[in-house]
Amino acid sequence: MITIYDIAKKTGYTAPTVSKALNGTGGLSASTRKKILEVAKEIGYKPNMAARALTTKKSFLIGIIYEDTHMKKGFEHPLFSGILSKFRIEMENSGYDLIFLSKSFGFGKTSYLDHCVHRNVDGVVVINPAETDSEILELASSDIPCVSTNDIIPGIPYVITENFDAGYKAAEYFIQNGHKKMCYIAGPSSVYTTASMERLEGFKKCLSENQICFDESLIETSPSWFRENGFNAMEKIWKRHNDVTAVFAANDGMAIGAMEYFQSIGVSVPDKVSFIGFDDELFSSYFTPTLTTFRQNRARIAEIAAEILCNRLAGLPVADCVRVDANFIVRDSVKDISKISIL
Amino acid sequence: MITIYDIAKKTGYTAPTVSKALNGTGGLSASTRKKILEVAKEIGYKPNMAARALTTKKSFLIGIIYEDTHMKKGFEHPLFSGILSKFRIEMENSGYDLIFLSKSFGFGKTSYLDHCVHRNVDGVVVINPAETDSEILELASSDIPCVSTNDIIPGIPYVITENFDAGYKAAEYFIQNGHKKMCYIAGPSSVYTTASMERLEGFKKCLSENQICFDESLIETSPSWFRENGFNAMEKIWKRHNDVTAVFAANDGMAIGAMEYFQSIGVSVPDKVSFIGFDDELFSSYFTPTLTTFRQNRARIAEIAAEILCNRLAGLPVADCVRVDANFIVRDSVKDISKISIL
DNA sequence: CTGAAAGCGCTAACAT
DNA sequence: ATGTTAGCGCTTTCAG
Repeated sequence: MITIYDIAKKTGYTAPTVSKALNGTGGLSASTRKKILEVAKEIGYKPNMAARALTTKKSFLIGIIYEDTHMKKGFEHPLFSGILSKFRIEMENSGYDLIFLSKSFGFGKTSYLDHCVHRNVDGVVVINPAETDSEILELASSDIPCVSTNDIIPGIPYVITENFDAGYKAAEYFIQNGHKKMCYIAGPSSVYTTASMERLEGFKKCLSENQICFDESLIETSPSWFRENGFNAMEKIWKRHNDVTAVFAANDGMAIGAMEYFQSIGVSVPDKVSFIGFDDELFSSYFTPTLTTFRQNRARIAEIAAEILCNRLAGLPVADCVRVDANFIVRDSVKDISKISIL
Repeated sequence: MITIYDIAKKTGYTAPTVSKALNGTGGLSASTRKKILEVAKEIGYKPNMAARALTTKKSFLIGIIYEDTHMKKGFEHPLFSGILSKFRIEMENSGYDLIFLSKSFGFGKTSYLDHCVHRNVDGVVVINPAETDSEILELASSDIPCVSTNDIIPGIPYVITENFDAGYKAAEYFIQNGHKKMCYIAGPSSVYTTASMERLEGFKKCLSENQICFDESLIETSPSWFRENGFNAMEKIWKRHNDVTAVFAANDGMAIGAMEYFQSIGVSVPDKVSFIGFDDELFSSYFTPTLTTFRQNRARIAEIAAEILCNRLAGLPVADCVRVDANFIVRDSVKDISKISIL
């Protein structure tokens, strides 16, 4: 292992001087600095982060909270995985490395905060936490800088899709296509995860602005986000209202499950019933009909989250809430029935 | 921050004694050990990994090589993401944390090996490397223990799907269903990634054992693994042989692209042409027809890879090659034409 | 502008 | 069975 002492010996300077040259701190003459840097490169010096972390109390490590208790998709979830990919790139560019945080790392019961202390983590990003997680509150109230990309957790700044506007847009698009009776398949909401409800609020807002009736019986809330939940929810709604012509689902998986319900009872999609989903899953463009949906701006969310975290790490002030617009992806699952109804 | 000195002071022992008690090393009396552990727990002591790593030269950090240059799916790839999920769990249970390795971390040009040195990484898992990567060879020839889960890299033990058998099985299944003229859509192979070729070898073996003709004109090798590559490859093969009744594709994306080619020219799938893919992508069960495919045993691969790495870390001997069977998933894309042809 | 001294938290080797 | 001493590689005062 090559240390700063090797450089010191070779250049004739001492370790502190080498350290200053390497870090650009302290007033060194340009020539010594240059010489030290050259030798460092020449003998292939690499700083030892453990030693550096020990003295500076800074590890350049960012903890990631990525559990998979509710979606059951591991890293295959399009939103979370997309955020993780881009967040990693952004933080690496700023000199940080990512490490997964766990509630039971090593041996015995621990907590996220324990893990952070253990590893001297500088900051934390909450991407995909477990449903209800008191451990995160403990983290949030610590002095470790955090940022969240999907959940609204007290004390943690967040960057989340503008769900209300997306919901509004969905209703607007249905209306533009002549639909008058619409329903909503909601996903589970929790204290911190309000996306499904936010989408519904926007959806309702647009309907009411257009004097379209909507009430609780046109909403079905699923206990999970899966395909079969969509199927079941659709069946319940259809039994209450078999004149619905448009369905907005809180995610693509449920949208497709709901379409399959209609296929199972011989009702044609999108001829009889139109659909809009959410998330732009890979499979949404493989299903028949291809699904009109919203694509959350994963890269942008990750960029902003990284920026917020870096700013907090630098002691700069940060916004405690940023919303990012989703992209509306038009495919084949919504039928224009305006001409038909005019006839 | 709470250190072993705080425990020492509170218990009346010295730091090394505390250290021994905490680590279970050295012969301490049961009573002192117990007392120290109690106090440690009471005042909420957490070991500082940076300090420990500095003295022991062991970081309990595992580097992950996960790039995304050829698949372009980030963490959404079903095989790689599944392996990563399970590998993470396994290593955390053994007290290790994962860290992503990068070729250009921090500032300036670096390498995987640099990154490993920088972070004192104890071992490395190669899950999804860039196509041709001399940096990995550098790593492989270092003394850092590595394991690979998809690529065959000189000097690195690997755990990979038994592709030959899967290819054999695909052919066998087609034959059982009465097919006599089959083709193969290959993915790109590289020096280290031979999966596509291995599947082909097994496929050919079975065909020849059954006296079924097969030659190069029934193979089309795509430059990438995408949907459109499957479409294009299928078109080429079909123009050479429009009597093919069964297609084996090296991955699901290409299989579906190929099915779309037939849909585009009005040839019915699977009535006229049957399909088998590879990987069991999420979308494969959403497409019409649902795709018969192979599901690689992600969890098992990850478990074995973790075990190999842990054994190497412990200085134990390890196998340098393990193959894991894929699961054959029967869905609707293969039609039984044996009765038809008998008539 | 550069060096000397000290210390971060922990453990290894040796003594007692 | 426990303590003493020393040092991992680096940075931070503080002198000169």
